Amino acid sequence: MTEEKKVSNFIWDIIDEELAEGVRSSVYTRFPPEPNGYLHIGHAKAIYINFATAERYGGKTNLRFDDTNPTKEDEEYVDSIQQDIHWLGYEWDKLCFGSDYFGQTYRYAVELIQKGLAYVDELSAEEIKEYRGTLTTPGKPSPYRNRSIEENLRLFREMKEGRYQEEEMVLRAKIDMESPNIVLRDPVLYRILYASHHRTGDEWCIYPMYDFAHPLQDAIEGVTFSLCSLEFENNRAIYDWVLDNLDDFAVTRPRQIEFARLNLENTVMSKRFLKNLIDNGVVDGWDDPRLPTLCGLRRRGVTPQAIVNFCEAIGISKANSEVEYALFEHMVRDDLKMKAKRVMAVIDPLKVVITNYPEGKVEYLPVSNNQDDETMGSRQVPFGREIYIEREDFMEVPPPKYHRLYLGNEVRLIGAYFIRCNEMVKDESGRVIEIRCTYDEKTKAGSGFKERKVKGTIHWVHAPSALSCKINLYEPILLDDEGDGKDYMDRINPDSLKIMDGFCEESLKEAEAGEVFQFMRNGYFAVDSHNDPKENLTFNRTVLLKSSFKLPQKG
RNA sequence: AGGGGCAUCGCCAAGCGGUAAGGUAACGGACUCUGACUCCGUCAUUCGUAGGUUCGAAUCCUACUGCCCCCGCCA
Repeated sequence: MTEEKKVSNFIWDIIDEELAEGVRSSVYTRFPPEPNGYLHIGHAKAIYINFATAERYGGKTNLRFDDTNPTKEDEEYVDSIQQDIHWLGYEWDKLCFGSDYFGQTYRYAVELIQKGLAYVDELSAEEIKEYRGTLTTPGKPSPYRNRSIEENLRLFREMKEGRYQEEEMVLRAKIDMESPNIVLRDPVLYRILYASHHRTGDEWCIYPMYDFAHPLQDAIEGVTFSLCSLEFENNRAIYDWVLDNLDDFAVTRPRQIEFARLNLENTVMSKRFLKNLIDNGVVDGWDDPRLPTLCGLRRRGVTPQAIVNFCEAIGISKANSEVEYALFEHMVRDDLKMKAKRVMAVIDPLKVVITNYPEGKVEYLPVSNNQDDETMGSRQVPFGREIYIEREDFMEVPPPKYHRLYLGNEVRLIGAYFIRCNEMVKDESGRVIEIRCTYDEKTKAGSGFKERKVKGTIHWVHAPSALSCKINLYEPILLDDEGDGKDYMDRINPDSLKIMDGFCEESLKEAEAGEVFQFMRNGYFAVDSHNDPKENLTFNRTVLLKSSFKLPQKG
């Protein structure tokens, strides 16, 4: 038995330690999205970390919607978020809502007041800001800070009863107005909001702030490790303060651990930016294949396994970093390699007439669906006198080491014959519109022909039977940030989508929406789910195949 | 009157006082009915910098430097 060295990370090290020392005996995590947008690949990392951590220790993970701000959240997203998590292949233990705990949260606030640890403040928002001080100067106490417990209790109850207007007063924790950590300068615990909540309706007019609600949600659910991103490091102090001061959680409480969120090259995940792209019609919705949203990636043909593998590969650490897009692409290809059927399609067609092939004759040639996995079977592909090849597979003036077609050169057609190029036909403008070749019957695929070799092998489709299709070629939605500080909207790539009219082999008439194919020698392409493939066959390029072939640089 | 974090190969990232894993990228080469895949090889005498402790330091100490986060009644 080979000892596989389990690569760890700082979070699992901490857990190993706590488990070893008996600080706790089990692991429970949670993924707590705010239902205010669609999930993207950055969320996928958080989802992975939470679920993978629980899995590693035989624990469980809750899905909890952090819906404590009715002015920002929407029911619409609750369903899509669940769908996307399922799509990634994860199953949560309990489905929870922060709003389920509004009652308990309220009672815990009362407990803090009773302990003299919270007070109702009537300072205005501006005044609170003023009193808070700055990064380098201490704050000062609110004049309302030392009200009696009874008065605080009464006022807080009246807040809940709707006796006051929004912004008239808030409940604040009484901690330390001089703390070097600004989060601890009497943070607001509850604010008044006359907004209808998607689950609790108008039952409440006061809503807890994240800093108060989150530790309670975790603790109530029995979460042991509250894994979140780096920007919450300062908030850990209030997270601990809340739980330390409540009797119910005096003994054991969850531990918050922060990790660096994902940054991907040429990708922006901010909701504001994504929404901007959609609102301005730059893309056609949350599931546009150019977006890093999970629904966008899905429509592009990216598999959930590729995303999970990617999350695993990038690791977990506290260092702010940006991952190259190439790593993501590698994971996509790697997962599709053995899963996708390999077929032939021509994206930028050039007509080829095989002059010595009988007119009208059609033969069906067997082609393997995936030569790395013969269990995927084969199909019969029609071949005849007129075919299309990729325009870039012919050159009038071939550069050095060009193995494809040019006058006098011979190549192999995948699954068919060798053909030799004899002449080309141009239109008035001098553009090559057709080439004429001859084939050698002896070289038929599977015949074992070995008399001579050919350096190039190209793909093709039989012209009369080929299916017309639209092929969407995608480039990054953002241009490189030359220099820096450029606004995202100024970096939008005007050529992020190129629509091609191509041809694919007729076997693709059976293709189903969402299905992903390898177009041999080109890349992976997914049947677009917004169009009925029977009526408007459209492919979205998932990712290019790698290629070591480079046309010599000119100039 | 500031506090909290982070710095290891182009990009991620292990490493936890015993002499720099792995992935990706790149570059060679083999193979090939995909210039793909696969396979083989190359790729940090060095861990932000400068000192110190030690037989021995990426790991410990000190001082610098750089970057990120925090002054919402957002999360």
